[in-house]
Amino acid sequence: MTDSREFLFPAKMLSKAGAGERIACELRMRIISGVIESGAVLSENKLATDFAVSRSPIREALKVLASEKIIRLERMGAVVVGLAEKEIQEIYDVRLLIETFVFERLVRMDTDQLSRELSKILEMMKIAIKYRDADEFALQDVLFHQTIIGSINHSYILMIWDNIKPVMECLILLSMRMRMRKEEEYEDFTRIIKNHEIYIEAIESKDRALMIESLHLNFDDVQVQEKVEDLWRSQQILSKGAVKNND
Amino acid sequence: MTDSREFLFPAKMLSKAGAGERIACELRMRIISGVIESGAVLSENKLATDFAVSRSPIREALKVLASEKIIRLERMGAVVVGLAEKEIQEIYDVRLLIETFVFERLVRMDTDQLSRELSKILEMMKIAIKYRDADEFALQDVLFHQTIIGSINHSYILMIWDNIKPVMECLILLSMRMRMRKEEEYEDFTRIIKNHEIYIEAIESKDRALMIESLHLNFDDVQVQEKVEDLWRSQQILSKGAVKNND
DNA sequence: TCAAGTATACTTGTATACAAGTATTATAGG
DNA sequence: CCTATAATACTTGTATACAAGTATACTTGA
Repeated sequence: MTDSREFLFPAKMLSKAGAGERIACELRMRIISGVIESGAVLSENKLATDFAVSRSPIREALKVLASEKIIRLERMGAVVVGLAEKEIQEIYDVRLLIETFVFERLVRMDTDQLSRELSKILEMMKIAIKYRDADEFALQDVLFHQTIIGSINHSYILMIWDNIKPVMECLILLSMRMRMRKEEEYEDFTRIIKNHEIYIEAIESKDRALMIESLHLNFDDVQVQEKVEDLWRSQQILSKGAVKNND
Repeated sequence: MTDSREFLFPAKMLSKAGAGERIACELRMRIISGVIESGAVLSENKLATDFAVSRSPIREALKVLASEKIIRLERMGAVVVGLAEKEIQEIYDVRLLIETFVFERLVRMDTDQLSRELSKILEMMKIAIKYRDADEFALQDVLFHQTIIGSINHSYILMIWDNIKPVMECLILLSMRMRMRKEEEYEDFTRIIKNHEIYIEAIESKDRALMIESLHLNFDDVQVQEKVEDLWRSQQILSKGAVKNND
């Protein structure tokens, strides 16, 4: 069994989280990164002993992961579904869907406050790049989109975001960690920053066409494809000592 | 305290459900119907004694309801949010969003199997009307849309549906129960059937324009407004002996 | 009468215990 | 050697127990 003492999920983001949430985040990372392979069967008891907690927080975590569709709760054990290319594309479908919806609302709103907030986050992202802090960069990237989505005060759009956010977070986290390692992909980050700047500009000018363009800059097949590749490479690296099943 | 022995949620739909799910469904009905008023604070211990179960299934139920945004989990107690007109409109926003998305996929698929399934469900709905079985009608109505959404095999669109489905179910359940009581609203049901027939026709002919039309027939402001009114009347009736708070 | 501090009763989060059910394995019989 | 049955070990779901923290209310002092 992989040593439970080394965690993939950044600890700093779990400061005031309970055991259940903590374990959900860690399991999510392990599943999405491929450390826990698709098809594996997780047992509450085994996880409880591995994480050195009782079954209560484990059950909580499994419920969360099941609602995110990355595991499937069955009679005996939770089977890992994981993220293949299909699932990643599907998540981006949903993201595109809701951000388009949000845009339509935004054009009828006062977006001054929002664009200021977004600019602040963008500055943070630049700093994160400067100091090669992949985790911080990913965190701010997620926050950027969450800020946009949250700005229209739509509880059920926010509900959708709540459901895909954790998975997005993991994806971006892993992707950024991979890219930060390599010097030659530095331009990737400047491109991402550029895309986000266009995004803000679109919101400020309420230019629907520009909005669509910036959306597609962010979600293009290319980019998704890159994410998939990043993920694959990440899995290659991490799964050196991966668990096939419950040993 | 309202007697816990009389349940709002149809028992037949909970045949193989655990205590947690059962309680979630019942609480959801009570909240949406207004028996439990918005702003009320629910305590795990109190609910546990009221439902005569332990806190484990209660906790499970509350987590579910929180993910549906009809309650808000806070430090001390779960505060009831409920559904005002705004929230109902928002749920329909989401439903419109995903069904539109599904349609775009459907036009590129073989929909023979699907349209046969839908026809079957429609027949069931007619029978339900004939025998004035509001619960059965509501159940089939929900199943109708779930069948469409599920047909494109998109896990994350299905995830969204999973989240709004229970609330939709309650809304339709309450709305139909109200309408079944009154003879003069009988034409409502024939109109709903008609709408669903158009829906099927649109899918069969893959006529995008007709799809949109049938969508709007189902989700028109009028209809939503009626739903809200139904809900309001339902609340008026049910809340005769409603709980204001924890007594 | 009012303020401050303490005591109490209630809250959630986690751990443990128990019961009912299911897959697996081993054993007995053909 | 293969099949059927029974025993076993593991699974989840629920109940209970305990610990840490928070709001309320009361008491004590001025």
